[in-house]
Amino acid sequence: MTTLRTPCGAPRPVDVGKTMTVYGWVNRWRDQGGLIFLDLRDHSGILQIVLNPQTSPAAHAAAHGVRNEWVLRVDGELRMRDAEHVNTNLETGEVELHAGVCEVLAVAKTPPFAVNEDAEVEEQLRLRYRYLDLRRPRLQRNLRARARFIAVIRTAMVEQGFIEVETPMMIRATPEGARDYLVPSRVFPGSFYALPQSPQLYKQLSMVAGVDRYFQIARCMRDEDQRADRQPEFTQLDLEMSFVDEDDVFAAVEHAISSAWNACEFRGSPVTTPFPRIPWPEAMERYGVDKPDTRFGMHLCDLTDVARTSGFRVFADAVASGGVVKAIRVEGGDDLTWSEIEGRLLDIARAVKAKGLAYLWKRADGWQSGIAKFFTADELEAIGAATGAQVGDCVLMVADRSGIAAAALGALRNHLGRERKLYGSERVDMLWITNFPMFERSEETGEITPAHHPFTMVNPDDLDKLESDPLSVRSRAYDLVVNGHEVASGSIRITDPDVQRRVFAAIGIDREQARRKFGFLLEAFEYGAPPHGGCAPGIDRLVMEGLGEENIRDVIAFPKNQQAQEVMTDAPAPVDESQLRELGLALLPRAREPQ
RNA sequence: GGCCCCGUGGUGUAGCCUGGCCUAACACGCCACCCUGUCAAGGUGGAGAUCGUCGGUUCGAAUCCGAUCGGGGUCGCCA
Repeated sequence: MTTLRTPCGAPRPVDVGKTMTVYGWVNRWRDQGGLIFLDLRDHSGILQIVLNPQTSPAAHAAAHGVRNEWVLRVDGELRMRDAEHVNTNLETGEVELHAGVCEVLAVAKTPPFAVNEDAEVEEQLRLRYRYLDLRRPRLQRNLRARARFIAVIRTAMVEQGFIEVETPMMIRATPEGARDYLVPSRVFPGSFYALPQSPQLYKQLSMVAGVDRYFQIARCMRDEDQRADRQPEFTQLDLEMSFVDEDDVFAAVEHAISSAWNACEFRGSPVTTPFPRIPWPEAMERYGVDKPDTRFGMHLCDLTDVARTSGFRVFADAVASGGVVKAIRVEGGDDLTWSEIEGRLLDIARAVKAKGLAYLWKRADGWQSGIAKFFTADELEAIGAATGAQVGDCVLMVADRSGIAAAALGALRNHLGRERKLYGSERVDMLWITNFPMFERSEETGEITPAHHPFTMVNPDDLDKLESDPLSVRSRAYDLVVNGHEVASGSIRITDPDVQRRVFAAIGIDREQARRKFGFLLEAFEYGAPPHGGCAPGIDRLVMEGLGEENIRDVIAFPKNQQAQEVMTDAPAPVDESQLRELGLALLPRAREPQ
């Protein structure tokens, strides 16, 4: 069958006169009573088939009654179209296949939505009939782009001396991090495997094993709530390297990603290396977030000094209680209305716990807004100078704890940048964020937790502060950011068992707990561990960014919905009582109730 | 768990704010017939939605109110 097959998108004028066989789906049909025209589609493109009742009555008869999405085999002779009948919208538009034989291989019901175009359809329906959605042009493109992206990455990794190592999918549950998906053991009732949140520990152990350069296109599973860029299972280019520092990891990742990005002609390509690096403190200072979108300016400014002594109580009090006042200047923000600011923009600020949002318009006749009267002329002057505001601009200000003020303005900045179209859709900014802090304090519990993970190497200059002032300790962790989205994170790892124990101690894991949870790793490090580090770029997010897709589900063949259900097969689903019994499991009464 | 948005023939929308003219409109699709150069084919005719569900207000509800279900976005969460 395949040896004689010609892809629908292949025929060209040079093939005219050839006899060929094409297979595909009916994209459109035009039955003129006499002549019938069929547009036949496969993965490669679309070819017009002509059925003539005079010259091929049997084929014509077979094609009569054919409908969209029917599957056909057509034998025929390729002919040139007359000049006036050329269709410039088709790659094959200069030729057409005159059918000698037309065989219906499969009929199709009228699909629940149009397969031959990319019209918007409710996502629930698309997911339920995913095989039809995938047949449509956009997801076909995405599927193929993703495959190519991965193929080029794999080649680039191998060329750089990495070897692909497969790590287990059923592993020991780790207490830290995201919620695990669990797999019950039949042999050991009451014991469970976990699906990997990442192959982190195995790839580090592979370094101890002398692999030197490990990589894997690895599936990772995390049982957390979904987002537009998060799926319960996702794919990472997981990599780890021995005897390296940050520069080596960056170079390897940059080569792999830029090669694949450019080969796929993703937006903004060709991207060039090296990617810029921004230290974490600078990102927070200038952008308010640890994943800055650098495609536009609107940097955060600090007004704390002006606010401290101002007559505006909200500001002065905030500073007096240890807070800060930060601002962004919205160029041409004169068109922002009071109700927009108090509505949508305030909602954005409040979403990250900011208490309020202050604003001043700079107009030709001076500063305007309800709060302008609380400031002296000098103070307004100072605000203008600090923000660089010009006539026609608007200044948005948040007074709060440092982290909240930065987060609120960072969120507003992202929102305004997108809404006011401050960058072109083809622009791509890839950059590294470096110098992350080693720890952060949990908002809820007040406990100190690792900012990245507990195997991240401490910046050697800060080693002596590990016990005395852990929150000031910097790590050797880094993130890769594309257009304001985190697409990778990694670090140089701890390989000194003593440092590892001190880090565990800082986050409240004592020797005994460490031995119990990560004893195998600590033990491994006692047998000659090479210094190593790595990174794990998210394939789904990179492809998403490259294609300009706004949802991760559109770059995954069979994704899950926000409730982590796969609606086509209806997973998850209850299992037989006998299966549970075999695993030594019983459901709590609450779980038995109909959902 | 919080907040926001959406739910009207097969698909996508309009109508909803300001209840009655809605016996629910439009486009695409679907069905039948006509048509020998169409390609977003064209022409003629036709079928198809009690407006997510339940309850309330009203003489009267797609429209107002409440609850609930489903979907999406987001905060929390994601070492």
